[in-house]
Amino acid sequence: MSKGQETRQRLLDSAQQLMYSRSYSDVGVQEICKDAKVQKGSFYHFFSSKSSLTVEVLEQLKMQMIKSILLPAFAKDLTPAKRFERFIEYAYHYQVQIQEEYGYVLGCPMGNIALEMSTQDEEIRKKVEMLFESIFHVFVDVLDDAKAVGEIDNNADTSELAQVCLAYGEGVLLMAKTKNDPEVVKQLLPHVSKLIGFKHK
Amino acid sequence: MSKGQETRQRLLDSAQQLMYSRSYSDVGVQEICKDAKVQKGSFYHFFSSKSSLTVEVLEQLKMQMIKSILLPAFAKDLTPAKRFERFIEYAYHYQVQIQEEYGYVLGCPMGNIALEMSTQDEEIRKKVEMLFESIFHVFVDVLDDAKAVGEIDNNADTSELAQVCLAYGEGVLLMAKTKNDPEVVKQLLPHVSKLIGFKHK
DNA sequence: ATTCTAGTTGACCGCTCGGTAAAGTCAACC
DNA sequence: GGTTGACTTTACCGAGCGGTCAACTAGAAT
Repeated sequence: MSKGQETRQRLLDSAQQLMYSRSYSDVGVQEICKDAKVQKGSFYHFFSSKSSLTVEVLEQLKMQMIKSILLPAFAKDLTPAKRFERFIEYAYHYQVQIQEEYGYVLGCPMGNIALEMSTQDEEIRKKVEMLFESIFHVFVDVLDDAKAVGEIDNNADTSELAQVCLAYGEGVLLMAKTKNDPEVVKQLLPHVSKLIGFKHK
Repeated sequence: MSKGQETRQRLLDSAQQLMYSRSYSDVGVQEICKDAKVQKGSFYHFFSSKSSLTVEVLEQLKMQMIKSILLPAFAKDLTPAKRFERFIEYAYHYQVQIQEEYGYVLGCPMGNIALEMSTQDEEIRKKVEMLFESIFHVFVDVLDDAKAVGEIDNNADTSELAQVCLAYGEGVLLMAKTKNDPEVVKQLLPHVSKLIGFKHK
């Protein structure tokens, strides 16, 4: 990676970390630059605005999330139902680890930005909508698998169920953040199986 | 209401409306004052800080929400299951009306502030947690009714189910706001009956 | 009539915000 | 060895931030 690309990456990483642990508005360009050890002028050499930096942060966030949680959790070495159980464990442990590191449960980095910025920055809203779309597809895949092996009703609308799962997951993370308690994830997320309608044998 | 209390109320109303339609950080004390036609000095005569004003806004929000949506929707003139259906309709129409008025689906005013402020202002986080607690009790009541009339399993943990309902509702509103589409509410919220486990006769 | 006080006014504080501009540095390529 | 262009540095902009302050007004209580 060239020197410029390294600088750029440091800005993305600092922004991601700071915005996740606080909020978009509470973190300024100045602070991002200080954290990344980059001068403000350089910031605007790489990014046209705070908003466009954020769009790239969101893209990076999605890739990390898919690579480090979604794909491992939903790997096809287990039955779909078991994959969901694994996903719940991953989500729980991630929030536990975050709380240990920051002192706060931080919830979903995409959901956080979505609620804060959807009405204020159309580009950011669109981007988050697309991220959810990507995650949605991952869910559809597993649910289609579940249908194929007969774990769920053959007439189930997997596309709608995927949306339902996503919404429920976001809701649980919102509650966990509000209560600052990762146990909420462990306690509530398993109810997702009722939404999906797994046939318990 | 005395003159002072009227001024105070105007500040609360302006703050509530502006913060709901944008965000906590994006709305300044100055703008709230301008909207309420109050000088800044008066603001700090009534409220010790922007943060404490917000705590009072949240309290007001809770009362309005309970009085204008929760109590009417869950009134005991219908069976618990039907009450939930009515609640879904109310939630949907509220978001439709908001979108017509502001051009954006704004989601849940409490959830919005929860995600933005939970890690930044402990008093606000605590307050939101208490608001959710109040709403939680409303849900527990209906669910207990449902249990009493045999609409749900007699061994159901109504306390846990209430939390689940709340989380799901918040999640659905988050998705609706992100997609800026109130139809999300109409489409996804009915799935809550699967979480509750209504016995369809 | 005077005192008290709740409420109002508007100027002011230090600070940070997102963003700009211009000069300077350095390595690669001709 | 000179030129180019990517990258960096630093000073700067107007505006707005949350919050303070002292002077003022008006109405009620004494």
